[in-house]
Amino acid sequence: QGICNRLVIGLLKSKNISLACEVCEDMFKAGLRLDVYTFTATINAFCKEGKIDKASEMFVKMEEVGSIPDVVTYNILIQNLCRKGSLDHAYDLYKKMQARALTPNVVTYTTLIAGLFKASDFDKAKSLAHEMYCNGLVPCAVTTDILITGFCKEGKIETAAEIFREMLYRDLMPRDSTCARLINGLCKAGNVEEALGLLDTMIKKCILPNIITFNSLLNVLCKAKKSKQAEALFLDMVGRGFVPDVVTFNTLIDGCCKVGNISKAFTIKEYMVERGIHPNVSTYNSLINGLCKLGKICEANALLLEMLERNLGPDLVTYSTLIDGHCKLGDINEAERFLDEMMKINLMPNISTYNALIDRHCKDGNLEEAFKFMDEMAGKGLMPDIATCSIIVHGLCSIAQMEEANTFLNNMRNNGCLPN
RNA sequence: CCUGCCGAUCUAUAGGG
Repeated sequence: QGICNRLVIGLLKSKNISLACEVCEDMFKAGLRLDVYTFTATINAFCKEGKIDKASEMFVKMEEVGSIPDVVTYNILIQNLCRKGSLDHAYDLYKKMQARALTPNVVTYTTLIAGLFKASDFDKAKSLAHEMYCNGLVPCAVTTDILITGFCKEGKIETAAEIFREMLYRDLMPRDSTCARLINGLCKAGNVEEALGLLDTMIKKCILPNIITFNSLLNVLCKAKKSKQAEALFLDMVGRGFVPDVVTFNTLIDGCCKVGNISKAFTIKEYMVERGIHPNVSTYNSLINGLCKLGKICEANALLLEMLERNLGPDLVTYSTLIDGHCKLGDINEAERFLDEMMKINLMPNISTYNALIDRHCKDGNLEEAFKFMDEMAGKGLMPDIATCSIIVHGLCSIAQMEEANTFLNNMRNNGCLPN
């Protein structure tokens, strides 16, 4: 009996569901009993397969033969309901298990909290977390990861940070990836000071930051044009023994490019190669962008060739960058030549690519050509976005076609593109 | 012995004082 039970679980683990079922049948026939673990594992397998009726059949059978479902069994049923979005039913089960004197554990709460996030019921997720504390349970790394990354994704960075502080206060160890996401959230929200403060806190609490954390911070410092601080952080990070990766260098290079410091960008490019880290497509894209914005087309083209020599295929961003570069320099012909070229190698332009072209035509007062591109986009199923709208409105206004601008705006509004 | 979350960080497009 013991061996058969183990066998069924083994078969389920190797996804051999039908064979596992056969063994179960044979066991029933031979009068052997499945234990709670085996019943539970079988129910889980059926749930994961989407065979809910089979799962409930098993659950009924389990009760019939007097095998008492435990917390894990309920957790599985609750998860299945959460997956289907039936959160009310999941919550009912959570109540029902307690009526049967089964105490929900950390997994029960974590499952429900994850389900609530998926259903966008953030307040209930938070209050359930609180309920969990009140019941004397300590959230684990998974629980806090769900809460913190969930709130970050929603843009509720302050709530996420609050949960994080509470966690540290309770001496719980978050995952380094949880910290990385929170720090990135703070960075993206422009809260650099708090992000840097969090880094200090992590280090003090002996939570090792990872390279992604540093990259996020470097990025926000570069974007804020605080190159001195970025450099200091980079040196600090290297001094602590963290190894910069390709994203680290790309971030620094892009920062230089954005302020027009191309020579420094190239110095960093050489330095990364010396350290054995090879530039990738993003590296080249940043450099090409920097060169284009300075009007250095020949050098940009040279980099494009260098990419090809190194077997780095130019991508959508590379072409969009070049197209925009030529547009900004007023060379619509060259821009359109790149548009043809990208399509020849099966790279499909996206909304950003078209916006650059439409903007050029608008600034040339050539609204007719601009609208032609709008049609071309539509033919490809690309919807104009908020940028497209402001480009066109700006274009129409600058040639004093106020009525047309108004009409256009209304049309866009009716198509679901709200002006900002 | 059966159950829960996660691959997050870098590159291209518009508008105002």
